Amino acid sequence: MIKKNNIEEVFSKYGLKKTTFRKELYILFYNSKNSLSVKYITNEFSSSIDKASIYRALDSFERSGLIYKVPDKDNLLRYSLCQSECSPNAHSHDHAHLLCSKCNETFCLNDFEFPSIKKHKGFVIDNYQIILEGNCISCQEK
Amino acid sequence: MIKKNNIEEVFSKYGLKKTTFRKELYILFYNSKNSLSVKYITNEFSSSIDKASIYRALDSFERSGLIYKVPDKDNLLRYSLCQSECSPNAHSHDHAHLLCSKCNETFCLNDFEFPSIKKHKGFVIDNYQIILEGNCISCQEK
DNA sequence: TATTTTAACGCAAATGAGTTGCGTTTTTAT
DNA sequence: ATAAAAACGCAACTCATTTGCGTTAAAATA
Repeated sequence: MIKKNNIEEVFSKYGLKKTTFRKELYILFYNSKNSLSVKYITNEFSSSIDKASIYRALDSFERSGLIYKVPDKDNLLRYSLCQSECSPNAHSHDHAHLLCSKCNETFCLNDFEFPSIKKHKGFVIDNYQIILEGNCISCQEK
Repeated sequence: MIKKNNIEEVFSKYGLKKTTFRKELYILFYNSKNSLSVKYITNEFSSSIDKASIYRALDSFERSGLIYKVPDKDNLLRYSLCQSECSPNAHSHDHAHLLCSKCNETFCLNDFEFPSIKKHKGFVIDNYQIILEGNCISCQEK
């Protein structure tokens, strides 16, 4: 579990305002191995927080470089905590996401190895997101 | 350019109804190297086709295994033509997409090589979608 | 070929995620 | 302690996508 002074440190580093809700939101990301959808976040705060505040906090986290958008196929906003090396304009995430086609959950695969390519046929590549579609462990059992 | 009898053949194979509009929609996918957003498709048919029909056709193409959803970050529906080896429940797409962060366009990189892994830490992987974020050739010039 | 069945189409209305405006409250700067 | 700046809650709004339904076109059957 992350310590309170660590959160304050992170927020200072990223220039974020230290409100009760935003610190709790950060902890939610910190403690989660997966990417979080807005629906999940809303449930966690069980309507004690207005959705506008959630969207605004996520937007602010993203703009500061603390979290990043994860592409998905059900057209819903979904974010993951950035690695420590990320800055607002330069993200480097060398992990893949597994998208389970049964439960629609996303899982971070931090140890998934992938060749690091920065150029391809004239394209300049800043970072990549690898989405593995398949089935997670618990959905295989069904 | 695809021949008319080829389209009919494809539609028969996938069990699709051969309406004028749906055949034209297929040609649009066939002639495009990139994935297509609903906005692009709507523009191509310049309001001669109702949006409900476009959404329903795309849904039907997808369910039949003719096209597949491309994950994106702006939460808009986007599809690509499947390769011939795909079936409704088993997609195999060995190419990556480049998502240009300036123009938001998606490009298929058919010749992008990457390791083919079918299992990872208990996850069963059906297919990959690799999204390379960066800048396309024309946006680099700006 | 004519007729029946089935699914696509067009239109309008509904849904729902995400956004915005604004007055109030909390945090940060002075 | 006070002023300035930003977050919050609420309600209203936007806009992509979906749905209901009567009409039309395609496929199946006689």
